[in-house]
Amino acid sequence: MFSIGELSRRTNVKVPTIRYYEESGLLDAPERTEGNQRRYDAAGLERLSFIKHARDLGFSIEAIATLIDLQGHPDRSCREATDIATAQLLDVRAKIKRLRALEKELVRISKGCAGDGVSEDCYVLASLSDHDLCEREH
Amino acid sequence: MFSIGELSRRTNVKVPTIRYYEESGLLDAPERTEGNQRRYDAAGLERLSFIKHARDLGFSIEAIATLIDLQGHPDRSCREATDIATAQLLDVRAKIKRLRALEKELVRISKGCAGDGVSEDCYVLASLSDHDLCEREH
DNA sequence: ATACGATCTCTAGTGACTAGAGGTTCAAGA
DNA sequence: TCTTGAACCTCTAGTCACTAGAGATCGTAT
Repeated sequence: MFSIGELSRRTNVKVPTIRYYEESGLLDAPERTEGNQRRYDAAGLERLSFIKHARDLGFSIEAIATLIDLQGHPDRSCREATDIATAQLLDVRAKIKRLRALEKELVRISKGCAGDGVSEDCYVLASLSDHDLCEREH
Repeated sequence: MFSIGELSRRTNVKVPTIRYYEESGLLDAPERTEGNQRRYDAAGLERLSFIKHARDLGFSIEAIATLIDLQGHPDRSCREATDIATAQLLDVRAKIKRLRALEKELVRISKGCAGDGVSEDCYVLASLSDHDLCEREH
């Protein structure tokens, strides 16, 4: 049995975030000491590691709740889990695509100005003012 | 002179968002009709277009405020503007890098499970439980 | 017994909006 | 001129996933 601070150290999840996960229903309320402090066991650690890993991969709290629910029903189909993972993958790919377009545009804009003139002549500011200066959609 | 709805249509920025920008200090408070409704002119349209374009490129409200301030002082150096653009570019690149790592991991995880078994055997769930199954950092 | 870091709950703040309630104004048609 | 109804107004609260701070209590080492 260990404290919330110890759990925090072992998982690299901040203490208030752990409490937040409990409040959100991702973590079961753990046992308490006589003095009302949380005490966790191996199961709590495992669960939080799962959550942390999923969050690191960008899954939403809601998606994680579904995944945890599925874990609790080992006899149910895992279709839902693979669907969630696939949706997450598509989301990540969409974000990458968009960011790449932004990157190109920002490179172009940044290159246009050495930063040594006055702002009146700044290509960065001009580019932002006038979308027509852009080469592609974003 | 046109209404907030007209401005919204011309810029593709939603009406509440325009009011939000005004409240945040990005947009000057426009003239009002006798009945207290906002009326914009060409300058307001131009300003909002600038903001919209910058937001589309991912600049924060705060960064945009600085850029607008620079626009208002055409004699000042544009170093700050190029710095902001460069920082934004680095930020975008960092996000892309991270997302690419996530993408790889998600592909691997998704591939591992056809989604036709029971959740007890699901590789998606197993992968999330056990970080050691991951091939690289993320 | 005391000190002090860790913990507790609760409220409020973040960024960039979005949604809704409840009321007023504008502009077009009868 | 009157009426209708869409558009507008302000204000509050909600979103997501935390983060920060206040003020009080607990646990443990000395």
